Amino acid sequence: MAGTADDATDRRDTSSRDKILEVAEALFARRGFAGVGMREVAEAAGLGKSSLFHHFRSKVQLYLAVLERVLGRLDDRQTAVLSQSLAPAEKLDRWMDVTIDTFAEQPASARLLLRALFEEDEFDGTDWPEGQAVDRRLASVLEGVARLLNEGMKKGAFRAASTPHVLQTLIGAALYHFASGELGEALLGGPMLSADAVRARKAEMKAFMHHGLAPRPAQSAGGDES
Amino acid sequence: MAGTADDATDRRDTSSRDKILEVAEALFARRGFAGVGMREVAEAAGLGKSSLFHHFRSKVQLYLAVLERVLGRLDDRQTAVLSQSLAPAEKLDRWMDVTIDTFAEQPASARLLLRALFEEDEFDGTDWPEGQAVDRRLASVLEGVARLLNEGMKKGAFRAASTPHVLQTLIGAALYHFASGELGEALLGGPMLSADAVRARKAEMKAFMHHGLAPRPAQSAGGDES
DNA sequence: GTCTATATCACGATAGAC
DNA sequence: GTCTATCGTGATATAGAC
Repeated sequence: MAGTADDATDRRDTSSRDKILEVAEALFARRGFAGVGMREVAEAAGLGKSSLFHHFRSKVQLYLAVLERVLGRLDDRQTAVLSQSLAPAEKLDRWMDVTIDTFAEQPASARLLLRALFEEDEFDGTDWPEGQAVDRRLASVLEGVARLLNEGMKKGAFRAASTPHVLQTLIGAALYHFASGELGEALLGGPMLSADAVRARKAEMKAFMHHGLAPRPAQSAGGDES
Repeated sequence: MAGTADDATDRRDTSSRDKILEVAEALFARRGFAGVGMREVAEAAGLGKSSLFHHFRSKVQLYLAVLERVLGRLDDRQTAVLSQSLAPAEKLDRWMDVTIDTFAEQPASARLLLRALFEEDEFDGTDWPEGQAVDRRLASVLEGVARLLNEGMKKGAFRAASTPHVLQTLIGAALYHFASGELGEALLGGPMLSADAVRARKAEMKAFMHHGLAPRPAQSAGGDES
């Protein structure tokens, strides 16, 4: 696996809080905020329901803590790559490497993030104080890669494209793939998290991005039926 | 808007069933299966809760009916395009036109479909008989565009790529964009469903696909940090 | 077909013993 | 920090009058 080593080693003396976050991450990823009950989380973590409420005062607080942990892991690794001094195209490749590795190593994170991005939670705002940490992490992730794209376009390493649209495509291509689970594996005809499958996805996304962002005048597409 | 005219015209003599499906589609899209209550659907449709259960025997049945309607609308329009005799590249452009138009004209459909694809419902199988219609529609959508991609590669119109991976990228780029709602509009800095914004998304996706599928040998990407 | 009532159950959250 | 017991609410779903 990649650089960071603070992961799931020695799980034995893990605190209850970490265990809760671990199982809650998997459950929220699979069935969403409304689809998971605190009783279910408690049982999966090996506790009673009241003990769970001792660690997290409310379901929203637990959900936001899970989200912040997932976003934090991703943000830290991406920020490390983005702070290196590399040519934009090379840096974008590294960004895709580390992003895809994170999704592949933590299978729940892609689904959880995809939900968080399109599900318009009512608690990612100013209402819940814990939501601010989530908002900061999300902004850091998005602004980091947006800055890279803009820099690359200014330097002529990428064609002049719409940064938001490229971002949307990048998010969709990376996040959806690893969130697609069963259906994705049915399409691929095999596992999606094996070393080979992860390598294949990286190659595929890099090929698309290399060609799609190549610094040549974009060919004006055909007609428009609407 | 586009060709089909069976849309929301003369809503006055719409039956209760259609009204229910309409409001349920919007609600399920926004908050998912578990996040929506039958009482809420009934009230939004202007009925009592029991009247709703008269039209749909269970919540699962209602959800599957909504899904089938959304998938059916998409499948019908895509199939019409795919059955035309056009060159693969041109046909893929038309496929993207009609797909994006459908998502843009029915704003709930993208979110609903995205959920259906990655949420691994337990009722999309053999358990519920209504789920088979949903499965058929989904298979038709996926197989249709997969056939087009394979045909294009065989004819040399597209580079030899992994059809499943291209499919995943295509789904992610089209579906996520129109499902991204608030966040997407925040990134774009404006509305995402306006005629201009829809045109811009079509152009962006076509540019990426034209370049990403261009029939030249794919350049072998750089290193791999994992 | 639509309604009022009701049955049954699980939910989030709290109280308080240990 | 974990437990049992409980509160109040809202969930899906049904019964039966009109």
